[in-house]
Amino acid sequence: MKPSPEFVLQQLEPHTVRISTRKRQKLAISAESDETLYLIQTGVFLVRAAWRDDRHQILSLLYPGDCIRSSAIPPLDGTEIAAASENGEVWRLRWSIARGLFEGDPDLAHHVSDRLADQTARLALHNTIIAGLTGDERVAALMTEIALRVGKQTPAGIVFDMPLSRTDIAEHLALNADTVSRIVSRMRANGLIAVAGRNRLVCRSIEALAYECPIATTIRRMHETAPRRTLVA
Amino acid sequence: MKPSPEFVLQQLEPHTVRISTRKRQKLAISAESDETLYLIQTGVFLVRAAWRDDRHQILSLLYPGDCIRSSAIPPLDGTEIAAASENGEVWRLRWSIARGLFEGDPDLAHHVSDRLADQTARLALHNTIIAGLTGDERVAALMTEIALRVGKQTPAGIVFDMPLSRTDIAEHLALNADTVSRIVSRMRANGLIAVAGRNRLVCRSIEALAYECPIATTIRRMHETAPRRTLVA
DNA sequence: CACCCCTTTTGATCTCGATCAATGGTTTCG
DNA sequence: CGAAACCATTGATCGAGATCAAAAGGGGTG
Repeated sequence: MKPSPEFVLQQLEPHTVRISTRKRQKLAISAESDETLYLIQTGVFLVRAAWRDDRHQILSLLYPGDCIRSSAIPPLDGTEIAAASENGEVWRLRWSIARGLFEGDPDLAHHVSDRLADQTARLALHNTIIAGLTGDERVAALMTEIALRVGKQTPAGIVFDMPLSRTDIAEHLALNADTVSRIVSRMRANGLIAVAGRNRLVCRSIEALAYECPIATTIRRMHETAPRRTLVA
Repeated sequence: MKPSPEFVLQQLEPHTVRISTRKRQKLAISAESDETLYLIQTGVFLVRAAWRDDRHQILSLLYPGDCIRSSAIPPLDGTEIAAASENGEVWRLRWSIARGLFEGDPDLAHHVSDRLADQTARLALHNTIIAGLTGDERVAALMTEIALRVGKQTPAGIVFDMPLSRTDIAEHLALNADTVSRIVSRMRANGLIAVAGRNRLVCRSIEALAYECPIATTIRRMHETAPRRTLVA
């Protein structure tokens, strides 16, 4: 009988530093000599890079349950992990310590390894999205992902707080903020999403949203069944 | 005293199936129930996905020394690993077996884990390339990478066999094959690269090539020092 | 050698999204 | 409260690269 994933990672807790984050707070990405492992507990986080003058780029989104190891982030200028949600919680520990713990606990090692493989697959999927889809399809893909990850099912549809600004969305999808604004307006006009308050959106039908994006099937497969937390509440 | 990476992976050899590949030969990506780990020994390989009608896309390039685990590839339609070089060699083993071996050999586990993290970082870097660079810059980035990976230093510069066709390059860089052809012609005209036979190119100055690409520093850092093999010859 | 198939090259035109610009809304903070 | 930032929206214009089309290699095979 295998222990549940929640239980597996709970064992790391005594070795970690708990970090409560506020929106836009940054987490350090340490140098190779002292690699870091972050375990996302609550909230959405962004991996961001700057790559000339004042242009930024959001390489990936992190959700509760994700693990991120600093050597999985390329050594670009100005890379950082930043909180996108109002309140978040992350656990931090040194990779060298995690490695040691893995040796005594294969289940733990395998769980973290699987989470890191998920990250890799998501990055590859994101490549597909920005390389092969139109602007409208990209935004539909992102909305689907976020609705599945942070949304709550209600009678009116899936309600979720959008953790990304227009600029963030643009930086993640290789679009322009102006273009994103236009696309989102169009999605509202078409009834795909509706506004339900400050930064809060409703998606009446996830199927209708998925219909706008050619690879929605894959997105749903990867984000509907992922582990959502690393520690039981 | 740590064993060398080559020695570490050599221990896997008795548990693997050796595969000799010819150009365009495909490797199976098994379902989740029987996940596969491939160890690239010789040659360049492509991870390819098809995502509508007859459009393909090359998600990543694999070089000798790389490890690839099938769950790190997203469940898109028509994903496959294909040989890009004339002659290649890969070792295959079931992930469940690899997991078991990791438990008895932490160095092995750490080495594979590090290689997988490299893959992740490279995917993130590739996101940056296709999301933020112009067509010319993307091709310069790819040429730099391949020259560093498969090239040989000669008095005339770095000589390398280009494992990718124009179409492959286009599918990897989110460009059009026509556009790639134009860009490569321009690079030839500018003396950045020269033709030295069938599919063979010479890069006189890697510095000149790097100058064309804003993130060449990062590319060089990631591809110059990577392990090149998993087994001593 | 001639034929076929596939890749590459090059030209002409078109389009999606970037860029520039102006306006209004919202949060923050003295 | 009012000023300063920041964010979102919308219009007008522009351009990098896609698309379409046609020609030119370049090998393999009979």
